[in-house]
Amino acid sequence: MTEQTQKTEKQIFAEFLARKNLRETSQRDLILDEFLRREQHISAEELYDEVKQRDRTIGQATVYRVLKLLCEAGLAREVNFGDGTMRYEHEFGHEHHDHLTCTACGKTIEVVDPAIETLQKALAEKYGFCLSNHEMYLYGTCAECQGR
Amino acid sequence: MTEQTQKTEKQIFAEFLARKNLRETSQRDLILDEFLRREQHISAEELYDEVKQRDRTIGQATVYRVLKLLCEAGLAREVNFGDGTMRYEHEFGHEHHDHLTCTACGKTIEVVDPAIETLQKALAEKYGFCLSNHEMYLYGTCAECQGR
DNA sequence: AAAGCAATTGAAATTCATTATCACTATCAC
DNA sequence: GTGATAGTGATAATGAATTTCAATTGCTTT
Repeated sequence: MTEQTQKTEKQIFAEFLARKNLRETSQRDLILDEFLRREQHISAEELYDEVKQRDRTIGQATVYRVLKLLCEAGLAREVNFGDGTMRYEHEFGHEHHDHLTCTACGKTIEVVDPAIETLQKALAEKYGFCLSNHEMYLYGTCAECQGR
Repeated sequence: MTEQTQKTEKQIFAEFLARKNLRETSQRDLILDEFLRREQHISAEELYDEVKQRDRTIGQATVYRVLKLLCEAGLAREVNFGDGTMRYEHEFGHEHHDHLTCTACGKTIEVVDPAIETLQKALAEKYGFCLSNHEMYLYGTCAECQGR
């Protein structure tokens, strides 16, 4: 199943590159592959460290460049937790979701509430806006950390 | 009324400084005063430019420092629109609110929906979290920009 | 008033994430 | 092959924010 998903994501990337008249290079393949292995939100720097272990010669500028391509291709999504570092998560095969973060331990879980989504759209329309997307970050204390 | 509000905010700041054994300086007063004049979200850099017109000798580090103090004092709030620059808005006398931004013209309006707030709290509790705060950014196209 | 002392400041240096530059290399169409 | 073009890594550059530090300011105690 993971194999299947990866294959599909790689196909999407290949098609994206072809459509844009860009080339499929070993670096791009490697970075995508490593990105797909991580299920967590990852920063460009962290991904660079991982990728470097497989190819010592890769440059971090390339990692930044490929992450931008992955976002364009609809495979990655930027997530901003406000700590000054942009993080990236899988977009393909993942429903839209928001984030619930524990301010004590840093644990983050993905959440969705269709009712909230509906209300957001209605709220925007109330002001004449046509809502295209949104970000919602919930911060609190998780069950474990409340115990302490 | 503005006078009244300003006086109160200045009092709050003075009390905050006293409580922390910090000093009320001309620079701090000036920066707070200039911050209060702006009703819009403002970046440290923009505020620095404004303040500089009234006191050429002020340093930008001081502006950053005072903005941080204002946040601690509950007078300012950080807002992150994800463009790499932190902005600040008035906190005191302003209800909690979220932001609805037009991606075409950049216009931002403040919105609140009590129903959404309630659902957010319920959503967090569903996962065992005790919600302390949240950020919600809605992006879309405003009425005027839809016309074009 | 003088002295002591901690808080404050501005300028400059520094950090950190990200982007741009540039010389060189790899790849594609012909 | 031969050019044109895309891609690369190293490095420099950027921009926001923070830290450093010597000098100054403002209180407190004499």
